[in-house]
Parts: sequence; structure tokens; C-alpha cells
Amino acid sequence: MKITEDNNRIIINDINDFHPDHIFDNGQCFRWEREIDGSYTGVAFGKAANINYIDDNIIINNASLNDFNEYWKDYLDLERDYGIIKRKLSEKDSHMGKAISFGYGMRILGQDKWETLISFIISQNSNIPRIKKCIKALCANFGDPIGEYKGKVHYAFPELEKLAQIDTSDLDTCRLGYRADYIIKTAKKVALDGGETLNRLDKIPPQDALEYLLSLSGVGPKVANCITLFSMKKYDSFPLDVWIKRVMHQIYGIEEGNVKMMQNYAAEYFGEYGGIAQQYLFYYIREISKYSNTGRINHTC
DNA sequence: AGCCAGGCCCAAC
DNA sequence: GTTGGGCATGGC
Repeated sequence: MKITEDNNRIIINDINDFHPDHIFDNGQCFRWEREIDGSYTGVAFGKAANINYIDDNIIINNASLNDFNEYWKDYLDLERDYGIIKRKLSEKDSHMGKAISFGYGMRILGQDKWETLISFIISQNSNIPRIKKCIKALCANFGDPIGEYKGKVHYAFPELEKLAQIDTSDLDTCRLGYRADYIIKTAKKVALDGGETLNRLDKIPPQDALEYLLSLSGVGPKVANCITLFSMKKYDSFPLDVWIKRVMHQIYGIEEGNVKMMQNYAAEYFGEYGGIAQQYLFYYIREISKYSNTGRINHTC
């Protein structure tokens, strides 16, 4: 990885398996917006940036070398060789192979735990466009402004202490529906020790981490798996949402609605990279579904 | 217009 | 321990 710093811009050479669409528009994050040039502008860890991929170079605009080393390198998971993972998973079956050739530039971001927790509580029983709007409103109303960039004021994700201090009705303006109450309850519980437990979840046994997450209001198995996958580098986490349930039934032949069997099958079949496999499949199935409305997965796509 | 969305809670078995 | 109705909102 060769890094160049140039006028508040970072350029990284020699990174393969990187495509902004496959990374920022695959449902793992909700705060990045596509620009007309194919780049994405957004906020992570309280830093606003614009990221693009041109001629095999990753370009991070509005970032210092310090920002890169401290945040972006890990956030973008740049030190992982996705080539190896893709080859391993592609060998599984032709569907997996197709999903990977379709979303070849996907990477699992290393997101902030608190932001991921709240974001995926919001995500439940909703759809991605609305989730993005809800989170945008939450940040604009309760996040710290972090300055203007590309003609817009950007906001950090709301601090734990901030959401722990307010009431459910204060969130009315964010249009979160019944999830507002979950968020306030969860914030108050996480804040009991200043977020210490949450921040250490990746350093304790996975079963204990899962148990803590499931004890939080609005966090069930699916949301908990998203949190551990997208913010704790637990790549065998296999979130079963409505889309992946369809995949498990229609492609892998597992009895419809049998969640336990689906989890077991994924763990056995995909193993340590189940979560990454899941994300390729999720992106693929949703994209091809945009072009058909049969309600079934088109195996020939 | 009506079904669906990166599900979870809780009461009733 | 499992099951299913209810849930607030808006995308399409």
C-alpha cells in the first residue's frame, strides 16, 4: 500500500477489490451519498470526506495523513486481502461466484460501534432510503456540527451521552416511529458505564458480547449480527434479514422461515467469512431484484 | 391503494 | 421455548 498526501487529499495505490458503489451503497452504512462523478461523500468518526476510486487509486478528499492512519485505513479495511476471501467463497457454488463477480469491489467497513448499534435499531422493519433519512435527521438534530464541506454543513453522529439525556418525545422530529423508544432505552443502558462495555465487546468472548447486545432494547438476533459484523470485525456473523432469508430458501433450499436451520447452515457452509458472503449475496440479490418484480430470485441473472 | 421494508417486543401458549 | 399479532412510517 503506497500512500501519498497532497493538499488535504490522500491517494492510495495498489489496492484491488475496491469499488465505491459496492462499498457505500450495499446497505452496511447509511451516511454516504453518491456524487455525480461516482464518488461518495459522507461522515465517519466525526470526519467528513469524499472518497473515489480512479485508475486503481483510492482518493480520499478532505483527509490528512493523520486522519488516514487513525481512521480511514481501518474504516475502509484496506489491510485485508479480499482477493483471497473472494476466491475461497467463489469456490462454494456458482451463485456465490456470481454474487462476487457482481459486487467485486465490496468491503466490510469498520464502523463505530455506537453508531452501528443505533443505526441498525433504526433499520428494523424499514427500508434503506427511509433509514438514511431517519439517521440524517438524527444527526442534524442531535449531532455536533463538524463544519462545512462541499457546500453543506455536516454533522457527527450523536454522542452516547446526548441521546442518553433526552426523552423519546424529543426524537419526534426524526420520524423514527416506535424505534425512538428503543433508542432512548438503549442509550440510557449503554451510558450506565459511559459506553465502556459496548466499546469492549470485541475483546470479550463472542457469546458474552452477543448476550449484552441482545439485552438492549430493540436489538434482536438480526440487528446484533449486523453490529458485530459491521463494527467489530466478527466476519462469521450472519445477519438473517428478509432478503437473506429468501436467498437461504430459494437458492440453498432451506425450509422457509426456519431461521435456526439457516444460521446453522451458514455457519457450516460459509464458515469464518459467512458475514462477508452474506454481504455479497445481499448486494447481489437486491440489485438484480430492482430489475424484476416476480418476487423470486432470478437464478439466471 | 396496498404491500412491503436489513425485526423486535411481549403476551399467550 | 416457541409462536404470532402488533407495531410507526413512508417507499414504491
